[in-house]
Amino acid sequence: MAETRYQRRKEERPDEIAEAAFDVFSEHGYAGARVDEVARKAGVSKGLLYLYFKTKEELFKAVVMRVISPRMDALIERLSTSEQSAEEFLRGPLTQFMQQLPRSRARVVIKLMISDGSRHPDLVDFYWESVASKGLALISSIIERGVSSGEFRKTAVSELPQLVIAPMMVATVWKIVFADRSLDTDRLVSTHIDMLVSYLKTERSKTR
Amino acid sequence: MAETRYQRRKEERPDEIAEAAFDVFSEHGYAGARVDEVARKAGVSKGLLYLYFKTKEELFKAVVMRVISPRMDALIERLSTSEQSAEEFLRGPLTQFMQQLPRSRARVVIKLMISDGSRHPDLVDFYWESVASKGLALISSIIERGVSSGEFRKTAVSELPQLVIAPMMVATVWKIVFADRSLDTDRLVSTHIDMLVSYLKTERSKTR
Amino acid sequence: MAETRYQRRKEERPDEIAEAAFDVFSEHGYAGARVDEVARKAGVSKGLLYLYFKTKEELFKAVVMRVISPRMDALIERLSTSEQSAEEFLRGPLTQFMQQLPRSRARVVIKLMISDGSRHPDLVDFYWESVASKGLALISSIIERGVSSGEFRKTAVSELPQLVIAPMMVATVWKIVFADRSLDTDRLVSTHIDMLVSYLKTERSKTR
Amino acid sequence: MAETRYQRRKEERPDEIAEAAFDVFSEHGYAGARVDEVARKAGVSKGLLYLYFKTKEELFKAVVMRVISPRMDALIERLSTSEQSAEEFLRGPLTQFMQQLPRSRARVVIKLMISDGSRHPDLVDFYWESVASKGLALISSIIERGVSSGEFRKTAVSELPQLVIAPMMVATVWKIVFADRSLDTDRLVSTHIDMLVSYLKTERSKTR
DNA sequence: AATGAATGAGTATTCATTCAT
DNA sequence: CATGAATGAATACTCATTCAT
Repeated sequence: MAETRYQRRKEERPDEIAEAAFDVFSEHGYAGARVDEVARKAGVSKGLLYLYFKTKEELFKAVVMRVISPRMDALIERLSTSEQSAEEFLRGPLTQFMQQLPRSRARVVIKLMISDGSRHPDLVDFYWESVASKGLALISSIIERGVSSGEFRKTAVSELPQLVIAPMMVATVWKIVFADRSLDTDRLVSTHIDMLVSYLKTERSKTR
Repeated sequence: MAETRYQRRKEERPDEIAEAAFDVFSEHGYAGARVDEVARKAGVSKGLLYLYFKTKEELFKAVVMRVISPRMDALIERLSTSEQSAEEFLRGPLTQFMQQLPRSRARVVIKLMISDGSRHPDLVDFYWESVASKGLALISSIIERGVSSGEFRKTAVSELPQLVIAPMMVATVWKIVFADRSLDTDRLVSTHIDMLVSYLKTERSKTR
Repeated sequence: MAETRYQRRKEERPDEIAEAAFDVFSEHGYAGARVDEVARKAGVSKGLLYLYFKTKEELFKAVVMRVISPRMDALIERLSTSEQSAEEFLRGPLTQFMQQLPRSRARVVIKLMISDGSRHPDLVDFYWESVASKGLALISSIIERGVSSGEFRKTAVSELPQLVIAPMMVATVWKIVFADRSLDTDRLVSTHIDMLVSYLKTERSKTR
Repeated sequence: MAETRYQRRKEERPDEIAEAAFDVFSEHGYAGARVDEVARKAGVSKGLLYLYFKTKEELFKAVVMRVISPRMDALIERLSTSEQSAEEFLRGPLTQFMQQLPRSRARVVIKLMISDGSRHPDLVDFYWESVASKGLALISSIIERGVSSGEFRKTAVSELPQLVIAPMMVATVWKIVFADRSLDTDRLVSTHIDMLVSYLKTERSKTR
């Protein structure tokens, strides 16, 4: 039919292929993914795939970066310009972000970092620089802001932003491993934040 | 002559092979691991490996189960029979357990569950039944015990034991992905437990 | 505007493509050459290339014949109509021809005959008929002419014109294989002709 | 049957494979040869071939070197220790060597050097060092010996040993390209040597 | 029990050729 | 005419698994 071959623009091809690759890598990891399956899912021939991505490796990197890139800068931009109090920030935008992440495509990136990061160190570096370090720094700065303004007391949390995102991590891993076993991840996150804020605002320190 | 060693090895062979396989699967995941490398690392021929493990799949399962099996039952046994108060339990044995896990072999099991669980659902089931569900149930029961005894107030944490182990998860994933980037995982865990206990003991609830 | 160039090119396109193909086949041989590279070097699209040459095979043949065709007929024409003595012919035009051949495009044809002739027997036939047999016949006839006129004595050389062109062959192969290792191919040819003439003119036969 | 799989020793496998590869490379050149065909001709699976030769490239090199290596050293040894006069050497052992080469396996090496040398420069270097330079040096030294002993006069041939082997080259190329067209290559060689000796012994120099 | 040579189905990648535009 | 996106058969290479010894 006239609907086939040339109907889709070449500009869209890389996206379509990357999209299919995202699914396949997501399901099988790097080593387990087959380029054939990517091509089939994208509805293109293997030859065309290789026209846009020179190797499976390059395809993998493109796929991961495609998910990472736009996401974090936008988010950090949005979050850091907020005028809210630290508590409002934690309870509002950060909670929302952490609640949606386990359901988002970013979940797949986390899975791929865990499963294939060791053999793609440059991807890990990229992830660290553009996502992890920035995100953690943002959280630290929010906590610090709360401390400066007298909203929060001084705790080890300032230096351990990983503590803030912990429930998101559990929720994400849970979704990856136990997808079918139910867990109210939203409540997990909000309860954690509740606990955290409570901890940060408590008068008498109980840190050992 | 070498008979003693030879005799001894005969019985230890499966262990040695599984040990080597553990390393290899740990490094490359299921799909990326090569049976050749396992045999080489174990110092046996491929033929012998296949005498003990009929397929790569079976080897994989054996390896994972070998790490899972003894670990959890013993732990749960030990923990559940303790006579401590809930807080003592959380601050003592549980903290220690969570602190050492990211450094232990169990870290590898977590990595493999994340990376290859989806294609080995029976392994996930096994992991769920023998480790995850039991561990989470234990934590819930400890919290509940604290609530019953008046040590803790009633919170959502009772139903969200994942909240308790969250820092362990973050620490584990961190070690897997960012091995070389430093993080004081012990402090992460202890601070979290501190926060948790503080939350559980607070008079005025702030749960939404 | 660019019309003139465009118009001109239209007629020259096959030539330009064949020219590019000559370079590529020359460098990589038939099997190793890529049509893509030919098109790129010719500055045309692959589609256009296939408009003029239906297959890679056909392109190859066209390229080889293009070099063969005009060359030999002209040469033989020129040589055979000469009024020179046999010795003058050997020392003059033939020496010049043999000296320049290893540097000329014909060298490439020889290379291609050697490397790919076996899979293009019709090309070999064509080469034989239009170049090799004619050239050798010409040389034989010159020698014969010298014998008839009493200039030369009767030797096996008359029936072995390959003996006359031997230094050209060595020089050509040398250039192909040992391009960077120096060899005075001109002197090689002239010394050989000197030796040949001396042999043909000697009174007392020393042939065994 | 019992005659299959394990009947041939593993020590013979590389030889058998290289033998088959020799035929295939000989016929198709490097780029045109298919590893599958080599394996099929050798009567082994592709997997086994790759057990002995890591890449097609390595197989190619092994094949070429296998033909080159033993041949030349032995020959040069034999030739250089001879007690013959220079003329006897040229008319005897050298003539025989040059006569048999176009029929021997060395012919294939020459073909491969011409067709694929440019993309395997290390092979060319190896060929140069272990065959070409040694062989030419040997010939030069024989001529020189004749000159020193007063057997030959001083000519340019001393510095152009390529002149001596020229008929062998023509014969070899002829066999490669025009296999089916008859040429008395033995007579070609002997006539050339006759001419050469005659030239070297002539009183009055006719060199330009 | 133990070996490792051998297999062959599978996988990434290439490249001559086509064809919608 | 002209393009170059698209195809798919071919090709180098890998790896889980087998089996003669």
